[in-house]
Amino acid sequence: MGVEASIGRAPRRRRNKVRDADATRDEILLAATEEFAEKGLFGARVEEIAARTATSKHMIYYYFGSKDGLYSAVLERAYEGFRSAENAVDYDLLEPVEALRLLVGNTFDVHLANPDTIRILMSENLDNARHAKAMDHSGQRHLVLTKTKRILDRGVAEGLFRSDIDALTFHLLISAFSFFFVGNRHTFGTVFAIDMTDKDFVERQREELITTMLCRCRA
Amino acid sequence: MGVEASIGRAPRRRRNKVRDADATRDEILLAATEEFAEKGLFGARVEEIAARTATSKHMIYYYFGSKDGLYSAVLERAYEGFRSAENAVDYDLLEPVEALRLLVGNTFDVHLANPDTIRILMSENLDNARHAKAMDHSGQRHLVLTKTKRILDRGVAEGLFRSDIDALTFHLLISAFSFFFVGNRHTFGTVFAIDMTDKDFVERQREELITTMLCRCRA
DNA sequence: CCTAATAAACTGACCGTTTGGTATGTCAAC
DNA sequence: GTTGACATACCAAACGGTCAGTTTATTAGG
Repeated sequence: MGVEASIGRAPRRRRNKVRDADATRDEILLAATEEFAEKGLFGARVEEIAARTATSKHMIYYYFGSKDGLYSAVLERAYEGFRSAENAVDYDLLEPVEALRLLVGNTFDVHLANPDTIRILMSENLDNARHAKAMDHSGQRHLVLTKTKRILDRGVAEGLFRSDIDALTFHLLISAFSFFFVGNRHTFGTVFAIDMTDKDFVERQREELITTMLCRCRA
Repeated sequence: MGVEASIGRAPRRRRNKVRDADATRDEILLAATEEFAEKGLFGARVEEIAARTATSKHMIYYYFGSKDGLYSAVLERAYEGFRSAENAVDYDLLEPVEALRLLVGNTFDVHLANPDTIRILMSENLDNARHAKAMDHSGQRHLVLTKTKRILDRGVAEGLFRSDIDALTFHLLISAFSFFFVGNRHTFGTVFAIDMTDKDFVERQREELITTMLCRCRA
């Protein structure tokens, strides 16, 4: 029992070891993320999720109501993590070409670093984005497009970029490549007999994406 | 019972209405393709597949042994259809730039026209390409890369293209975009509040992909 | 400071249904 | 009459979900 007597309301972040609702919730959410990422919504078993935790299956229903409820929570968290990673960088201080390089590279890196999220999004697409449709995406939508647009606009203003590509199209292109590179590594790697996780190969394709997007944007 | 007495072995394509093994197999395969495309390997129910046919669940096990066996057959057929559609065009008679345009556009079109195959491949990736790994892809691998390489080489020889992009990289870029455009239409469309199936939008993005790849390749 | 009441956190056994898969037997074609 | 094509009825296991009850933390009253 350490020093934890905080004055006022909401004594957040108690760490009582046992009977810690937040910790239990988090533990379930983490285990569920792994399981859903591995097997998708339909392949995942709530019994297996429970087995990955120190608690029991009943706690899942206690906190999340249903398998779908748990999945929604996992999906929301996955989106959130992706969001913040994508938006963590500030490009305003860089010259347009450098900013573009960084934007593309960072987008690729975030995808590469979050294969679990990619797999959950694949599962979500197989399910026609049933859960994602119930979420609010207006914040993310606005932020990433604004950041992209600002770079493109600055490039155009300085006579460095062509003006015939908009932020959404740009974002679609780099997201598509990055997503596919991680999400389809197994089938693509199998068909073309290559190791899509090979460090050198990844680095080359990362550079390739940057090169391609620069070619596309440059005046 | 029409004229069907063929001489020699393999009297292919008999249409006996009842007790037609080939027709039953095909019917099951078709129903299974739909079901697997809709719900993925894990979401699909063999009972539901049987219900989509005029025959019974038992016939699935009679012909395909197991759910996995059926899925493998569906996957193989999906790959085959994709393959032949991708390789149907002959680019040798066109000038390099036109050939490239057609190659990219055709790749995009084939993806757009086969959302079922895309979804099955997504499911297959979620399952780490477990079934695809057991198949032989050497034919497809060689053909598509050869076709691409021939166009690129001709462009370089004529001084139209840069020489710093290889066929695999090129193929990866256009496959990624095309695949993502169809496979992730639900989540991407939801997040950015757009209809990814809108005819005009599709056409614009198709053109964009062609433009981008031309920018990348042009000298 | 102690105690009893209350609410929240938690447990493990249990339930009805669904699911992939099978056993048994019939029927048509050669 | 043998063989391949096909039905029907069925099963054991797995599955999402629930029930009835226990333990712990918090707090109000003494």
